[in-house]
Amino acid sequence: MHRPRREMIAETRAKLIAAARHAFGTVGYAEASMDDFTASAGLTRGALYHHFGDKKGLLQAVIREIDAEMSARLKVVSARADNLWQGFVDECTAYIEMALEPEIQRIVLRDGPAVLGDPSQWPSQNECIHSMAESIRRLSDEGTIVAVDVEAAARLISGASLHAAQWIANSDDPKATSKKAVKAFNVLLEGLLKRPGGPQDRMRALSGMH
Amino acid sequence: MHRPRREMIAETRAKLIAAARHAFGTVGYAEASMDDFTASAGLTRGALYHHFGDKKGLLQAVIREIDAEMSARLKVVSARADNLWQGFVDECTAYIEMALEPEIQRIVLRDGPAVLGDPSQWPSQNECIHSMAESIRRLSDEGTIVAVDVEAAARLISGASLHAAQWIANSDDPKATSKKAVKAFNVLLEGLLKRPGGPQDRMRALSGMH
DNA sequence: TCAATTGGCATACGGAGCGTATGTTGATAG
DNA sequence: CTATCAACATACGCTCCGTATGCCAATTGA
Repeated sequence: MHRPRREMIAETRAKLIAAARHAFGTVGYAEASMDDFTASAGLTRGALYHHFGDKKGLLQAVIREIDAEMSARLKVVSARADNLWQGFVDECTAYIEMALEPEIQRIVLRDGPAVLGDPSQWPSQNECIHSMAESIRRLSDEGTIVAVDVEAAARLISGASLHAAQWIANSDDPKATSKKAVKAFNVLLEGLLKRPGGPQDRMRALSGMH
Repeated sequence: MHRPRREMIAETRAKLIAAARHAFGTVGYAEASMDDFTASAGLTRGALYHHFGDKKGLLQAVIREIDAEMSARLKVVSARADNLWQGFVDECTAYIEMALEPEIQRIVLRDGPAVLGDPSQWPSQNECIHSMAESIRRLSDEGTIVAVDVEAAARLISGASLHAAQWIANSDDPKATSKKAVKAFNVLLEGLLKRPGGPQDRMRALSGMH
């Protein structure tokens, strides 16, 4: 026994993050008692404050971990597709499906923003957005889609995806709701595709917005 | 003096809602002390518990009030446009602009979902969505846009709008960010418009999503 | 090898906030 | 006119959080 010090410390941090992640994901951030979930990890609040400063710091660490997993999953999905557009579509699909998971929905999509502020300011969340933005950039370079600010497009699409996912997850008939959402999402995404017949100098949809 | 009883009661409720709305909108729900903001209204927590049950109940009432205002504003905006499409565009614009207001952003978009759960389940929020869905339905009847589930489209668009608004509000250069967001939003909305040349039997964007 | 020191974590204490139980007052009904 | 009940205020106990303090083990330097 008597493993190296560094390992014990890392294990303590990992246990705290795991316990907090479980508590936050089930009962929610506000209802999660620090005394309770530190005890469930065989520790006390002393360890928590030492490593993470406070409850919000621990939430940050939890979200960082989840977001890293999400980002990795997105990268895998988009990389294994045959072509860029299909990879992008798969990425969107994966994004929606991840947002359906209760743990992600509660911690990242609901409690996170309330406690840590707007997600667009998180370094972690930006990683996910960046992954989608990169896909869009490649599509743009390839000439498949129209010229558009990649970050803006990525944020709009992720916003639509996340709301769609929450709607689906909480609907009475998730299966049917999913079908409707995907179909409508489909229609919107078509706006990105270049028109086959020529330049799109048609009526600009939101020309009225200053 | 000695105004009717009902009026006094209604005034008490209104004062509590107003005080809570201010507190929630500035320091946030979690940091708002019930003792503090009830006192600022010249009352105590006794009145709060009597009228609203608990802190969450009061938040519900606050959100209901804000949402009613939002819904009314949307109705006005869409009604005064020359045509349906322009009215819809104006409605989207108004939606984004409302989401830029700090009070709405904090109470309705961040704290609300964390405390009360997914907004798609709120009777109030559904009012706003319903307003947008109604506009889309009329556009669909009119033949301006493609056939699409109106609620799904409304939710996707509102999701994109809200995220865009949060991104804009928290960006370093809101003016520039707004331009980029609106332009991308524009592109996506074009997916809704019927193609002038014929039926849209082209590649379906998300055919890969089950 | 043996202090000395430092970091990792637990314990103890004080304060704040929330929910409930109870009290008080004033208006309305009969 | 009185009895009742609604509309609030007060009081109490509990839980939870943050900080200050204490202890122990592991590392460091000679």
